[in-house]
Amino acid sequence: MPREFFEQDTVTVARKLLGAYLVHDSPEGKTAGRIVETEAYLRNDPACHASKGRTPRNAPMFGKPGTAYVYLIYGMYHCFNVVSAPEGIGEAVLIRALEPLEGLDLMAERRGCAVGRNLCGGPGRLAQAMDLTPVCNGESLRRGDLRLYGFESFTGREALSLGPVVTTTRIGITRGADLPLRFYLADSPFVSRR
DNA sequence: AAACGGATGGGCT
DNA sequence: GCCCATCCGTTTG
Repeated sequence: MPREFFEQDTVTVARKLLGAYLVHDSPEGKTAGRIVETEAYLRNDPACHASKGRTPRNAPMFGKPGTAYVYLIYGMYHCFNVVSAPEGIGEAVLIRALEPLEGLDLMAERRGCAVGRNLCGGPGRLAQAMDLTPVCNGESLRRGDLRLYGFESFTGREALSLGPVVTTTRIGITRGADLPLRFYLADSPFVSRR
């Protein structure tokens, strides 16, 4: 996806990432999935890691749009975000669920579970299945072995309708909990929670 | 089918 | 020292 895509306002990027493809070519093998659920984190949003200014942890959020921001959550899982909006703003989109498409056996092996619905349904799960670790933190998603593609470049076919998009409140937060900043494809069975 | 608590470690007050 | 943008196994209705 072009740099201008990620440079749009964060809510637009969060909505337009629905139906996009995330591909990781790792030494163990290739895994890929289609994004079906996202959340926007905005500056002036108390749930956003960057809302109180720049720190060593959130520094990638202030970098170029289209870079990865990966952080440790609850001491045991990682969450994967796409930096959005113009450089220096400090906003990002959390990827919350994928429809697994390629490398399902490798995903299941990394997850320690069977191939099924909980491979990539939830931010910690998809980070584990796709091997999205702090190694990716600060890396460009337009170069290298971890990339994002639109429908047309991934499939080589003309875009189809994704069906209705549901807008709801975000999951697992206390501050800013009433803001309508979570988006998912209503027709996808791979969404983490309805 | 939903509700609960434990695991686990870095960041920030 | 407390707070998490979570997941999983176990218990309860």
